[in-house]
Amino acid sequence: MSEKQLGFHPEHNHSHCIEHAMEDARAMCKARGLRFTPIRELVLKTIWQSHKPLGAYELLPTLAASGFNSAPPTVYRALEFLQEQGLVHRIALLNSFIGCPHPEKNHQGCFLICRECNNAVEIETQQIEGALENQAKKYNFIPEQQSIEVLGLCPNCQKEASE
Amino acid sequence: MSEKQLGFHPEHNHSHCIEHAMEDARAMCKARGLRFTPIRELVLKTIWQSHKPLGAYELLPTLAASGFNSAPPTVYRALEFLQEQGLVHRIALLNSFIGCPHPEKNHQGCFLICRECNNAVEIETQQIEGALENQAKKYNFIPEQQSIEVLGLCPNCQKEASE
DNA sequence: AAATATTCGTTATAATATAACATAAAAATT
DNA sequence: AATTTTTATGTTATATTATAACGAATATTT
Repeated sequence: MSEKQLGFHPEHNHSHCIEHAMEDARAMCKARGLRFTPIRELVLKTIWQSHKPLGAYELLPTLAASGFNSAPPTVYRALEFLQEQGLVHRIALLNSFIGCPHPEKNHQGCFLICRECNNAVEIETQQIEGALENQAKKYNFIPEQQSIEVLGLCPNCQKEASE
Repeated sequence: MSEKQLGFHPEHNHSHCIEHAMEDARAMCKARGLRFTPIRELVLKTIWQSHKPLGAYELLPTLAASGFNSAPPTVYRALEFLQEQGLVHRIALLNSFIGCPHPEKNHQGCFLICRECNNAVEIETQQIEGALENQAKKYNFIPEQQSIEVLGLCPNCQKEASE
């Protein structure tokens, strides 16, 4: 992914994101001997329709439209699978889910989320992780799972706010 | 607060924490011309009974026992007030609330939370905030609210796990 | 004391998530 | 290929977390 595509860029060709994500997912599941079932695929694809985190219940209509059972457990099971494989992250602040742009490296995301347009960007965490590890060490704490989420205003919505 | 008391210290004299927190809260409300009503006081005191985050619904029995109305809106209203004043933080990963040990400085917490004993410690964020600000700047993002939570094993539960 | 603003009581319901068990489909074993 | 086992899905019910809406009560201001 080029530097140009990082961040909040409404003009990017989003079909590339979707295709890339689906290809990644297919490859990863195959490599791990896991089943990328139609439901899992559809849920992931639906999540990737945008860079805005989606709630579990927002996914149900899509499942229904494709003739699948559309009760909550169905979508939560798919989400659980996708999370375990690192294909989606859960945004705790919003009770919602977003596709991971680089699922191959095992990690947990760190997000900038716009309160206006809802777009979320997963950012680099090297510095942040480093700082967190320092703190954890100081307290003799063994980190296992982390959630780092920042709400605020993205560049596009800053412009609109000042117009 | 002495260095000794920072972190996961089951042997600390917790009544000091409670007294200190309640005193702080009273003083802050007075200074700001806000009402530290019996319900707000009781909710804060209940939260401070331990260093484990408490869910909203876990607070209801205490309210009931003291003769207050114990419907959800009552406790959520108190929590909203306490959050706005910085007296408690919400832990998004656990849908729960914890007392803030230094409410005077305006900030949002950063927490180490033990998955075994549930104790949570609010840690220093200077380094972490710095790293986050760097990233935000890089993306032209204006941060407004953040949630940094780390789940893992505290020193005490590490010992128990290895016994 | 009256007017105003704030807090609280109360009922109802929205939004998010999981338990439990039956069925079906796929994969592994024989 | 048939059987067993595992994995995934369908289905119903319900748990958990949170808020809307409105009236009554209490505190504060005028």
